[in-house]
Amino acid sequence: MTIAKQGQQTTSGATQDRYDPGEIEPKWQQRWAEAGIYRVEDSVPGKENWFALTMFPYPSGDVHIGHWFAYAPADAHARFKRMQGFNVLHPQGFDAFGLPAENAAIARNVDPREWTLSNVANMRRQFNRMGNSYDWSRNLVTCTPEYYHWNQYFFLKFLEAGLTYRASGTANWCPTDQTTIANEQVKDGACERCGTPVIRREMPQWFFRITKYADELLEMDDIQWPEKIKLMQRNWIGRSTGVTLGFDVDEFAPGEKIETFTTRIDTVFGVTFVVLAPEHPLVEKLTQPGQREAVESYVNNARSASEIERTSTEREKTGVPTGAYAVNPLNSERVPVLVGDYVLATYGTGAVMGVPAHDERDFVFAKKYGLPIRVVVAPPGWDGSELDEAYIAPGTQVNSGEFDGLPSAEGMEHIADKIEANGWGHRTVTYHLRDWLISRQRYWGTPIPIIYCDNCGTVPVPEKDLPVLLPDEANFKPTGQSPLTMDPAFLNTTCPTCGGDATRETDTMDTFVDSSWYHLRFTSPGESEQPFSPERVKKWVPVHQYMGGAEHAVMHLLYSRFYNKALRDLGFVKFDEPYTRLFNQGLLIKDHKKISKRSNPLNPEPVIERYGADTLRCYLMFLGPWDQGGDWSDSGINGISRWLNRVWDLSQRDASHLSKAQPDESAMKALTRAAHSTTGRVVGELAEFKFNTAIAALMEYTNELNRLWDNGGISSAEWQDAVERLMLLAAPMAPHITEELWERTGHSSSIHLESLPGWDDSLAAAETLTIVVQVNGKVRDTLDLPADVSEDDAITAAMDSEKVQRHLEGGTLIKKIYVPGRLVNLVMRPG
RNA sequence: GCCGAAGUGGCGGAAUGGCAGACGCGACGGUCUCAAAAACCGUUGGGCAUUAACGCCCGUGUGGGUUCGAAUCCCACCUUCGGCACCA
Repeated sequence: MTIAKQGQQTTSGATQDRYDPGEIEPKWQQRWAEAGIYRVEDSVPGKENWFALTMFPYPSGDVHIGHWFAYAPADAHARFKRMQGFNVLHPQGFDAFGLPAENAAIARNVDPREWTLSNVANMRRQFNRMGNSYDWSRNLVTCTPEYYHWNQYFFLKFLEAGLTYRASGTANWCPTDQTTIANEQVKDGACERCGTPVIRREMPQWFFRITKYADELLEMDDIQWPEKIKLMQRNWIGRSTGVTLGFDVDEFAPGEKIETFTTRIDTVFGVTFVVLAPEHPLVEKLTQPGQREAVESYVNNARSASEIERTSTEREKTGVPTGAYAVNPLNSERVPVLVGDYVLATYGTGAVMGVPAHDERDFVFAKKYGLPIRVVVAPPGWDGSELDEAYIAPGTQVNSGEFDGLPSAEGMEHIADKIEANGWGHRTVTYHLRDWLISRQRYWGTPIPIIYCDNCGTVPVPEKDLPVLLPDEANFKPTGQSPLTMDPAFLNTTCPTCGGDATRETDTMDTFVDSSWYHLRFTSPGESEQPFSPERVKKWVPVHQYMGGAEHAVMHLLYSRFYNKALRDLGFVKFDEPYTRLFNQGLLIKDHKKISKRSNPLNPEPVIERYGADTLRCYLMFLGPWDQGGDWSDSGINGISRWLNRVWDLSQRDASHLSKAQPDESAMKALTRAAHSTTGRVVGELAEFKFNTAIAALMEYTNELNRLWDNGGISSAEWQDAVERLMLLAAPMAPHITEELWERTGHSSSIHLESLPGWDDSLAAAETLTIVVQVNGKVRDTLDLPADVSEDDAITAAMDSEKVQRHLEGGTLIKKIYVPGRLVNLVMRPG
């Protein structure tokens, strides 16, 4: 359906052309682009800078409704800040490296670069159709050498500083994507991208030493982020304090110790066994000849199990004895050493002291293998009987030698002191966070700038040779090896140190490397001698307002904070955090269900076709609070469409006759009140991202203006002011229609370069207040009283009310409560 | 299992200690029309009661509590969603 083009009768009797977004929206998009009204200077006298950043998209092909939901409200907020008088930088770019391009290349035999760049061009067009106020002159696309050059540069700077390193170990391998992935990219034991269960694989990989900043990353007092995200990051970093304690195994492996980590050193006298992770380096040495076969088969089994199986809490706790024994230094007891796959090689020391009485897992394990269970922290009122389950809570030390009788919290400290005094171990802090694995065995990413030489070893590519270009052509059929290995022209090179034959590193970088610093690049587009200009960065960063989804809580948002701290320590930036404020929008659904191309589609194209971009923008903002997501219904959008049509009609009425009529004082006051109170409400709500209630306030205002027009008695000047406010306040949400109306009502410059109207609270205040009168908390009457009514007068008026008196009969009045401007509550005792 | 958020009309939601349901959708009735759509006007939480009017009772997941007064604060539980999860 197209919108009718015929003239429309308005209540004022004037005929005007109909609101036709299909005509005005492309017109203004073009005019804005030509005039460059959103191009931003680094500084404008008298204006404060405001960096409004949205998480940049992956160029997947088309701008879908999820993009609209993320970017249109973000743009409205940026526009709001601009109209508040800030010099606003609102850029957009493309996170253009990554697997989909490569997979499309494999599936459809297209070039990943062409595929990506054509998607970029297409999405840029579609973003313009949204009417966003992007400064495209600062656009960046991460798959270009101008950008990834600096990924390589930072990689080398980090390497010099010891923040980049290569290590061999068990990595998470996604069998579908044919690459290793970082811990943060494993969700429920499966690849975050494709959902395939990950397996473990031993291979040398490059890491960024994010764990160096674990403690600093826990400090988040100075950033205004949702508590939820801070909590997720805290949990992910997972700091826990405890004690590393060595168990002597001299008898079986001379000179070796089993280092165990525990947060419950108060239970150390209850150790009845020690368990090693299957991957633990001492397993081989400690395994006794009679046990060799059983242990080897157990370890091989554990290795081949998937990460999901390995880490399932449902999994039965199994283990095999190594035949060796370890000595607990606290009581010199000899306890068996077992291998069990419920112990993770990657956490703590990869070995645990088994205290079945006070750890659920150890308890189950001990029961299964008939190992002794000794209570050393007595539950309150414990009678010495056997436990039915592990006792985890604090208690009193028993069977703990000199520590008997102490509360376990104290025991913990005293035992730790003794261990440290005797050199048996030391207090330790461990983290769940592990270093960021950045190597990817894929083609479409930033080449890692490293050369391997038989003579000189691992040699960084000299800075002057950067960027190491990603070759145009590659055979990227996934083979489990990096595609670049198949490209001899890329692979074979000469050593920059000795000039001899050498080969290049063929892995590429995780794409989260690209997004860790892109906000800095937006300040310095086109910079070719350095990644960004420190002077320009200083003007814009830390980002004032970052907006995006919560799914990046422990990926991008954590990596980016790490990058900032690393860059600060290398002298590139002066601040501690990249993003001062963060707002997370929720998830858009439709008819209570997840939107899905197949089963529950919601394509923006027909919606724009039928209603226009402004209506779509406003509807998405009207659905509900942005941070709680929204539930789309096809019929609901009609309400917004009707409202914008009313705004269209209202704003263009010929008000010239108004001045001829006799103005009515109360009508004029009502008009002023509506104008000023709406301005205050809308400005307050937009500041807090409450677009839904801001639009509701504007709808109420529109309805009120219609009533006041019909009732008459208002002056032409007052009306013009009231209508101008409507246009200005709606402009951030509905940029096209307001721009068109602004021009039609005689303005020659863009509404988007105007300031928001001011307001006066005293003009916004009502002259009379509606006071609720309650008897025993139940509403019995409402009274219209002067705004400055005294407490005594309000109570007297309340008591005089006939409706109230009816409820006062037959009881004793014991209390009178007055809440100024709100209510009177008369408290009665019956009888 | 642990941590977090949320439960309000037929629907999206508003109200964060003071008139529950703003604003909008939908529905119903009306105006206009040959008719329909659009547009506009009116009604719309449930129940009781009435010719009509004045009214009354119930109601924000469940149960308790604090308070003159609770959707809002506290305790317990239920449900849904999100995150983490053999973390020693």
